[in-house]
Amino acid sequence: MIAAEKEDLGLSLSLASCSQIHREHLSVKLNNVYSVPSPNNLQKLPWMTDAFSPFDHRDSTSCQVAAPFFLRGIDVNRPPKVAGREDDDQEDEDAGVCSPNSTISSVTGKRSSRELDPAAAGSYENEAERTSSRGVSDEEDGPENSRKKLRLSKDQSAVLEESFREHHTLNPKQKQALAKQLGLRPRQVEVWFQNRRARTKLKQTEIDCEFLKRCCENLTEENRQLQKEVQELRALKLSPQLYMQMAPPTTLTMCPSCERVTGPTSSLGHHLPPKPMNLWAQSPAPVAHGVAATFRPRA
DNA sequence: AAATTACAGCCGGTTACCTCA
DNA sequence: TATGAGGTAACCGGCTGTAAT
Repeated sequence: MIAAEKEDLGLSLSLASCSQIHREHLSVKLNNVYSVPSPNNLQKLPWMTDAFSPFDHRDSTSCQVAAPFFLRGIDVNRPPKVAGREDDDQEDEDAGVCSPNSTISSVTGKRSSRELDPAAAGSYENEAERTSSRGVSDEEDGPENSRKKLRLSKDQSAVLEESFREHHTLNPKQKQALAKQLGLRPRQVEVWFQNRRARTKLKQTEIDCEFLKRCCENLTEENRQLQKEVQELRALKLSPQLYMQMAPPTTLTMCPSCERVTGPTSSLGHHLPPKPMNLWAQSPAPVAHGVAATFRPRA
């Protein structure tokens, strides 16, 4: 789905001026292989257990996947019982072991208008769920109907996480099946997936920021080195004797990653400009697919 | 074929509740 | 015990894609 693709791309910017190493990182990332430059310093949150794999988007879009283990015994292709809605409602209520909440959809707003249409939503939601604590006074509502916070059980979270690993989005049938299995309302499953995607994206943003920060630091260091080289070259130019003793013009190569005319490779993974003293003594590095440039000092 | 409308799903931002140090 | 911070379920409004008209 488009959303998932957007998420994949995220902040994976095209760092044209970055070194080859950086590009490889980005390339790896874009291939959805989770190879984070430095995730170690990132806080590990509960939901990040083993299930956290931001790049592990195994077809979050198609939903045409085999039913995962947790859906075994549940035919996700079977349409939900509509005739037995009342029963299902009761069933859901009863099954909601850790759902004392009966948190309810809002009466107002688009969401509610959607869910009020059982045909459209194919929803199990019962009448109580259509009553919102929002916009309803406490007098007529009572404190027990205020927005209660459901805490999902470990098992429920585990199943949801497993499902999320399989696909980051659910089709309606999968949502229904999962909800029924967990004793939750489809809306709750939907909300959980939305929040889960948001958390994943947030975490990915943090990782990307960290990566870009390091990239920036590397570039700063490289820039510093280059400035130093420029100064050295300028100083050399000011001493004519040394300048005239230099070897004849040679061919320099273009660094394929930074697209600069360069000499030997630096420790940073880049090609540093050749040292002044051996500028013409070194034979040029073979040109792979870069652009060769002839550099002839002015007399 | 193009424009309009309704609907469903998702996202970003926010709120409200819960847990824990 | 009180409290503040962090985590997260739930909500809202907006946007987008799709199907029907």
